[in-house]
Amino acid sequence: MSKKPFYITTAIAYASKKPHIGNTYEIVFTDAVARFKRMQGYDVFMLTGTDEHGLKIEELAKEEGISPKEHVDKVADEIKSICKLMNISYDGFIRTTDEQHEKIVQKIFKKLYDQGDIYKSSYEGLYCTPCESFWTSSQLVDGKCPDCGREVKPANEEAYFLRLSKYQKWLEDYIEEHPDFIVPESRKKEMLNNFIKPGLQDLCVSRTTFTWSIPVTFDPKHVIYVWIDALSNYITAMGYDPDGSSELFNKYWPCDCHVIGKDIMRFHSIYWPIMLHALGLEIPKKLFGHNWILFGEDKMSKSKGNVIYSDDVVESFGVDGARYYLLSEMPLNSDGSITYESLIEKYNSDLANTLGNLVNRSVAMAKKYFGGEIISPSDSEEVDNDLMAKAVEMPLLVAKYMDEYRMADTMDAIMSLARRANKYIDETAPWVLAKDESKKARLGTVLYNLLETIRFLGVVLAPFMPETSQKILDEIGAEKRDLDSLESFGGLEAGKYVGEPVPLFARIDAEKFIEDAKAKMAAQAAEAQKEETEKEEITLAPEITIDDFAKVEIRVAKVVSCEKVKKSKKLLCLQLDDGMSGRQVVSGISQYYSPEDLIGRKIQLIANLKPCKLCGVDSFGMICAADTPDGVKVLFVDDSVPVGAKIR
RNA sequence: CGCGGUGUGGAGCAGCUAGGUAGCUCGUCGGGCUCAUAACCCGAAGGUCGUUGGUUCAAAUCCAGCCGCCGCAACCA
Repeated sequence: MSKKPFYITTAIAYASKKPHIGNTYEIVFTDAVARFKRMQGYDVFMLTGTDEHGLKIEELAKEEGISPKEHVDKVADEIKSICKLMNISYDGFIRTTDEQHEKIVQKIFKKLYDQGDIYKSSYEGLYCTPCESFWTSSQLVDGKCPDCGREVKPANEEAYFLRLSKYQKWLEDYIEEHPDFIVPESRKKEMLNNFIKPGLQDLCVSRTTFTWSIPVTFDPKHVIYVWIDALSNYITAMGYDPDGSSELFNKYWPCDCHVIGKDIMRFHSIYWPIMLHALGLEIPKKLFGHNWILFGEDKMSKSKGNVIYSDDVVESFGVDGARYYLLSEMPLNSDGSITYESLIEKYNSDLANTLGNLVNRSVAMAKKYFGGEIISPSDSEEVDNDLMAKAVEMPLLVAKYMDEYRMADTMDAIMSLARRANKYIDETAPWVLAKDESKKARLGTVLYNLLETIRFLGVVLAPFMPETSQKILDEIGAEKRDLDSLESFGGLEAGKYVGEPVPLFARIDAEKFIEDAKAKMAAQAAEAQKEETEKEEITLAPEITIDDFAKVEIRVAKVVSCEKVKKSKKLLCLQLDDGMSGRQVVSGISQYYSPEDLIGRKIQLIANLKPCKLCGVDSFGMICAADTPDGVKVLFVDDSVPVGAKIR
């Protein structure tokens, strides 16, 4: 009987910068699933890798004075070393610069073009070079790129498009008919309601504005833009070829699960199935969209100084401490949050006190009372039976939760057994039995049950905390380490000897640690800010003449009243006294100002701007405000300046 | 009336699909034990399950409205 294949992937990491602990979560999660499936007897292939093309990388390399290839080699090595650090058991590591990948992507592109799913057209819009993005004028912020705030320039680019519209109905039906395809459910609804049902726009899949990507074979001034290149990794890595795929591919495709961040769900649930469908391939069975790990309430960002890197966590808590935290702390339906406080609490309480101490005290007793020998158990009592039942039940629970990708519940199921075992020690009080020579057999039985329960823990922990699992099993001298050996209680061999009791997890002094961590974070923030200011290059917009400037009419106006625009987070609606008949202006400053802050104050008004509608509200003009690192600051005018005065 | 999620003792969460004594971890307080990593075990305090109404013998659970928070979308003149 051949083993059932199971193919699972992470998203490929963009090879631009060092990943933080949140990025690491995805790969640890995937690794845990992969290891568990292997243990269950599946023939598992786990794929991860790096996404190495694009303008950003081209530019980063330029800054560093190295070639793009040198840059991505460096980052790919870094990511591989993090995988090693986190004990990731991947079977394949794809880089989108792999020759094989590039060749097949070109073939895919050609095939889609030949069958009419990709067509040539042109793209008009405003282009932001650093972001590689086109924007419509309505998307701009203060006339600048909404992502980075830099200048955009009009561009009309010849480009290739993927015909998504053609497959819209098919995709909608497919998603509706496969309720388990997109997980969690809330993401599925998001995709369906926000993107698919309103109508799919054809997707631009080529660029001519940079070169660091895969060239289009039949039109060399174009390179293939991100999605066809990146998404294809899941099939090129396995040996897909339009002209005949490898055995490996045929064995593992369709993929059992793509583990991805919620931010790229859109691409995986829309573009990817359509691409595959157009290629005549099967659709992956599941897309698992995980949430973010926030630092407390905030997103991690370098400038806030709250980035936590995996190597720092590993240094303090060990690989398995880090893995355990990531796996146990992430809720299914909302973002998780990492804080040093909870990290330490979880570590001390679950790993040091409950699990580590359990193993330690049990082994110590076996040592002390029987010279380390594992005694064959005799008659069992009521307490024993309860412990045994809980032990045998635990792997079944774990399997059930893992089927549903309920990782936190899985961890809890394991810890519950450890807690039960600690309780068992109190119930049986081995130190009392030890004082009575006639209870020697009973004492041996109790210790056997305890060590056997620990074997259950050790075996099941293997996919989640591989090092700890091995340490535990070595320490109790367990031979049987497979899941099958947990079908019934009693797999531990009597007559063998346990090892020396060594603490598995050293407790961490919370107060001291947090003090250090805070200092470290402050330093990090300071450094990031310093870098930021150093980097800040002021690039001027193209020169204009005084006549050009004269076209802009800036006048002083007074805010008469002001209220929030309903259903918008960002907009305030201002009624202004402009020295004329008064006017209404809508401004995107709601996050920075409340209406009371503005009423009665004088501001600068761009008075001759073309009117427009924002969120359905008419706006006649714009008020002047400055962009600062702390947000937007309105430029108020001294009260002595009369309303209507012209500014120049 | 854009779409969706969520609101449960001090903190973090489960329970809601298939209504019927409100559960887990951490924290607090009291007790016990001494094999062990100032650990472990037991007990207690603490919740009108966001709010209002409805269905029902019975609602955290089903239905409707409202409020708060979050995500996606829209939006940033």
